[in-house]
Amino acid sequence: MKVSADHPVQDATRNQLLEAAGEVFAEVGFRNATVRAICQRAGANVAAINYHFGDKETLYVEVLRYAHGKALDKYPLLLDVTEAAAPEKKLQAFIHSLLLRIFEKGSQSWHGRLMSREMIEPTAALDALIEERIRPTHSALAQIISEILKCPPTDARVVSCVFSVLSQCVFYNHCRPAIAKLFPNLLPHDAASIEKLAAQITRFSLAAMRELSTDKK
Amino acid sequence: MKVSADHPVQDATRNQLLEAAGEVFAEVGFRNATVRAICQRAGANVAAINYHFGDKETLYVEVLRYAHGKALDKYPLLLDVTEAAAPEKKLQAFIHSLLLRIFEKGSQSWHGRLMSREMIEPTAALDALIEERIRPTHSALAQIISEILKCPPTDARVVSCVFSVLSQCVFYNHCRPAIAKLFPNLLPHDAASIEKLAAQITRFSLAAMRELSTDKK
DNA sequence: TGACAATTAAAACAATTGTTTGAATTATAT
DNA sequence: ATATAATTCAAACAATTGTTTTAATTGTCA
Repeated sequence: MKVSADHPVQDATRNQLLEAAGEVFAEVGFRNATVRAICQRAGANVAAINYHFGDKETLYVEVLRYAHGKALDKYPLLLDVTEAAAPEKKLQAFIHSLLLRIFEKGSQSWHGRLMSREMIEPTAALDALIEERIRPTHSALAQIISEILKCPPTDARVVSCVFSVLSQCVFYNHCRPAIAKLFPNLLPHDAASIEKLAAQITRFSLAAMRELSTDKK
Repeated sequence: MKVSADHPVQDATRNQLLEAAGEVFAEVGFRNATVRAICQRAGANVAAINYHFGDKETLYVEVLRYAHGKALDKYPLLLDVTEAAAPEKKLQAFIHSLLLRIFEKGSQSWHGRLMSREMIEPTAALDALIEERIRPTHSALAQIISEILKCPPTDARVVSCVFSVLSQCVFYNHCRPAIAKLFPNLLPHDAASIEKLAAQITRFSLAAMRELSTDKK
């Protein structure tokens, strides 16, 4: 037997299982995904999951970790923007990066769907995910918005605006099937239209925040 | 055998099955829900589902219809507002109603979760749901916003703003577990805080639209 | 009441599930 | 090259699934 401790970088079937499981879990969810479907897509034997991960559930949490890491590697929180940039530029970069992660095609397209599933039907893996990934994301955005609103990051209005900005982005992650059916040609389909959508959301949010920061305490 | 056609109003076990199935489906999803769990909660025999609905899947689409009907009966699209009211008032009423449906407690609290599940993992029932429920909702909001922006409901900016408003609301439906973990005491807990949240979202959105309609295309 | 349909009940069925087993194969190191 | 460990494989296992069956029960109308 093999303890599931540290592995050398190369472990072909293990990685293939992670990739295949990511796709299948994203497509049909944890419970609906059969180990046979995963193993077949990975070109492995039915017993491979139990051998490499112990059981189906720990495979799932490993998949979440794996997807999380790859997505942030590819698209960091702020793309193409320096720390000294104006907060409005940072906001646009933040929104653009988030949308890029959401609309990512190819091998990592299942990352977003895994996240939404975890939101609706939390498993034990959600707690770690929130602390490792979601809270830092949230804090980064809160920092940007507090600069725009010119008030401390803990101010209630900052939290409220953070939610407003985030929600407009993740909307396209959680409701994509419905949007596709409602307005078939409205979903962005290439880099240009993603950037355009990012500009739209940024403009909407900045307009709102400008008003909120002037009119009041 | 009994054809599943029109039923008189009273059909005790059938209704109990609908209620029980609504809870169970919302809690664990379609596939994870076992007919045995549903029947037990309904106080019925294991064969009851097949007898009254034919199979588990048509029970599911009946549950969606049932939940849809009850939610809209309780909270119509626009609460406490007349057709002649100012569009800004209508917007607030629309947002408030939507949030009330989302945060509804008690026997219908599973309605929202059923919806989010359909979004992420669409079944055959989604098509009907979109045409019967989502598209009318969307059109009503588009009408309101076109009055605010003073441009036709088909304008691209209207659709964009509709999404921005909707997303801020359904965010609390789709991400509730994450929000609860991130900021434990931020989710609205009573009628007053729901109304406050509605006011927040309305103010944010109106501020954005005011700017957009002035500087404009 | 008594015949007939509608409904409920208990049991069994067939299919699929995650997991385990034990042998066969491959890789690794002495 | 050979012994030892790691990995793969086919087969089987035990549990759970939705569904069906057949009999018992209940309700309804003559």
